This record gives sequence, C-alpha cells and structure tokens, in this order.
Amino acid sequence: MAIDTRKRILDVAERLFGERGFPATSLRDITAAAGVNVAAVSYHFGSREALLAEVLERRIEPINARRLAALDAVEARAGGEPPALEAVVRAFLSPPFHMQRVWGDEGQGFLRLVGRIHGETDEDLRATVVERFDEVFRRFTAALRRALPHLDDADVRWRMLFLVGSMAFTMSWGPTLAAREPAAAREPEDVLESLVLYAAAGMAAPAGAPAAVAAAGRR
Amino acid sequence: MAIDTRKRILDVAERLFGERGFPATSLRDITAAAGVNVAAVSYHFGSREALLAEVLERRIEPINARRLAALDAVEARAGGEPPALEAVVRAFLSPPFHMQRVWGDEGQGFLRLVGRIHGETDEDLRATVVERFDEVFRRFTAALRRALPHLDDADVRWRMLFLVGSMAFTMSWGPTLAAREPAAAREPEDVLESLVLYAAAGMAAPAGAPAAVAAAGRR
DNA sequence: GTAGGATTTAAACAAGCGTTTGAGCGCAGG
DNA sequence: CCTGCGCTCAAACGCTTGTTTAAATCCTAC
Repeated sequence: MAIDTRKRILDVAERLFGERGFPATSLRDITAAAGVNVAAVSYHFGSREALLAEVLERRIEPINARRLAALDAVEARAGGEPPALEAVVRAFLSPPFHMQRVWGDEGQGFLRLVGRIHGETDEDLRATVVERFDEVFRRFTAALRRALPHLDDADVRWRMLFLVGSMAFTMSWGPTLAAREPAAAREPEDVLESLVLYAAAGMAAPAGAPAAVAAAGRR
Repeated sequence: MAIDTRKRILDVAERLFGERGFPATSLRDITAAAGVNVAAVSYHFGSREALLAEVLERRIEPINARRLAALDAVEARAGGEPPALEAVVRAFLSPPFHMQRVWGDEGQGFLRLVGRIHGETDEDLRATVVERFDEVFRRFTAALRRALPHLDDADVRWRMLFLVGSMAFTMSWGPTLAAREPAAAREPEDVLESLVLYAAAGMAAPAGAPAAVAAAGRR
C-alpha cells in the first residue's frame, strides 16, 4: 500500500524475530504489524525462511565485512609480528555495536536479533548461520593463535566459543537485564568496553593443565 | 504402556527440547518418540508449558542447590575474608558439568537443553527462567563483588552476564563445534577447566575507563 | 471375582500455520 | 483509450498445532 512494502516487511520482521524469536513469530504476526497482505511475503521473498535469510543478510553482511576490514588493519599495523590481542578482540566485537549506532532507530533491536540467532535452536538454521560466519571465524581464529602462542588450536577454538557466547548472550539478554535493574543500565559503548576487557583477559588466561581424561593426545 | 509413562515423556521431552528447542518441538513429536498417546501429556502434566516447566525443574533444581552449597563451602573456607575468585567461578560453573556425569546416559543432552533455555526467546518463558535463577544470581553476584573490590556493582552484573553467556553458549554449541571439528573435541571436564580459567581471568580484568557517554553517574 | 478408580486410547475439536490462487487494482508506455 | 505489467487483495488450500472427549482397558483392593 503505502511506500515500500518490501522494506516494511523486512523492518517489522527484524523487530519481531528479535523480540519473539524466529520459530515463535508467524507470517501473520508480521504482515498484520506491517499492515500488508499475507501473500506479500510469498510474493516478495518466496517463503518465510527466505525472509529470515534476507533479514539476516542485511545486517550480518556489513558487520562481518567490517570485522574483516578491522582485522586487516590490525594485522597490517602489526607488520609481520603477532597482532595485539586486545586489538583483535576489539576488531571482532566492535562492529555490531558500531553498526547499531550507524543504523540508529532503524536498526534498533537488531542486536537482539543477532544475539538470538546465535542461540537459535533448529539445526538446519544453525548450519546456514555457521556458513555465513565461516570466513570470519577462520580468520579470527588464526589471528588469535598468533597473538596467543601459549595456546594450542583446540584451546583457541574453545575460547573463541566462550567469547562469541558472551557477546551473543549480552546482546540477547542485555535489554532484559537493563529493564530489571535500571541501576545497571549502560550505553552500548560502555557495554562494548566492558566486554572487550573481559574477553581479552579471558583469552590471555594461562593454558591450564589438561584434566585427567583426554590428556594423551595433547603433547 | 510399558513402564512409567510419565518418566518416558519427561525423558523424551528433555532430549527433543534440547535437540530442537522448545518452540520447534511439538507434543506429537514427543509422544510419538515416546510411544505414548498424545493425550497422556495433558493427563499427566496439564499442558505443554507445564511439561517444559517440569523438565526444567528436574535438572535445574539440583544444579542450583549444588551451586549454593559449593558457594557456602567457599565462603566458609574464606572465613570473613573475601573468597577466592576462581573458587567462586568454579562453584558456579562446575555443578552442571558434574551433574551431567552423575546422570550419565539419562542426562545426556540435558546440558544442551540448559544451554538452549538460556537462549530462549519468548519473554514469558524468560521470566520464569529468571525467577528460577534469582537466588543463585544474587548470591553469586554478592560473592563476586567481595572477591573483586575494584569493580562496582554494575560491572559485576555485566560480567556475570558475560560469564553465563559463555557457559550457556558452550553448552548449546559445544556439540555442534565438536561435530564439525573432531580435532577440537574435548571431554566435558576439560571444557569446564578451560571455561573456569577463561572466566576467572575475564572477571579479574581491570575496571577500564568508562566510555564517553554515561560517565557522569559513576563517580 | 468383581467393583471402581487410574490410565490409555482413537477420534474429534477449533484455531493457527505457510503457501497458493485468481481476480482486481493502479499506472506506466504506446 | 487501451493494453500489459507490477503489485495487492480476500479467500481458500491442506496441514499441523495443543487440548478435550468419551469409551475402552488396566490393575488394585475388597
């Protein structure tokens, strides 16, 4: 009806997927809130899954591009030397927070969606998300390995998981926490700073003696 | 039919909720896999939501009880002094991994469920989860404040969020990671050790200068 | 052995789902 | 003016959802 039906659907879908999660948000919820016909989704996107894919694409692609560019810059600055740990961590964590500011009202709540997507349940959906993050994940893992010579490959991968978990959980639950404890509410920039400090310190933690069981294979 | 219908439903529901997530798992999925009639759920539990509540209760209650007991022990050992940071972190993180071993095959995959639940989307469901963790959250926040005198209250709360995020994400994605990268697969005890080291180091990170914006209210 | 409450069953319920249909709309180019 | 294309619309499709029904069955206790 009004302006761009396509964009209206995308915006509302992003908001509702972020608020309620993908499986709990029906096409009729979205189209009703957007004031468009149900069939418009099939017409413009093909299917509900394809709509989700496009919602994700629109936000994740710029974020990941920024991440890779930031990592390039960090590595260039380091010359041939191992890059600085905190700089690598920041290159990974900063883009989503930054893009939130750039997108302003339009992107409001998309952090929540990104956080939720990381926690999404369906294994197929998980596979497509993993695919979309594959390059970023590989590049940062490699950079972290160089910045953390005291860790082996498995260590770095697991700590990478810890880091992503902190980030995703914070994005997803941050608003809930802030709503429950107004005294603890913070600007996104401050949250980012806290998170960078926390994650960099965690990454730099000593390797730790392997526990009893699978100690054999690890030198 | 066979043995205890109630228990069969609980076990299967736990597994399927863990594998696919709550919203994506239908009662018919569960009852079919359990080999019981659909109506059995209404009869024994009242509703699908009530079934989920009971599934959660069965696993979370012992875990949280263990967490509180471990924290009691840590605080008793410290006398009046601030408790040791790593001990507090371990008291929080260890119980779910420990209970996984205790429950053995029966509890297989429940870590995944616990992880998923933390990432669950529905805001009502979220409220009930928060309620169930309230005491644990408060007690550990207080203990961490004493162990980390250089942080203010808001800092501790946010880092607590980071910690829970790492834990939940690891529980939820750990199996996916291990399946994709067999070389990085680890015993749960080793994952716990890594996580404790990482989280303790992150918690101990310096407070960091507050970023530009909301610096006013924070001394 | 039989009465009676607990449990299981197949069937049906209304409601909601994602998607498809085909008619109708507005508006450009000829 | 009229054709044709992009788009919207109400309606219907077949299917699945959580829950309820009422009859059938099981099992215990007398």
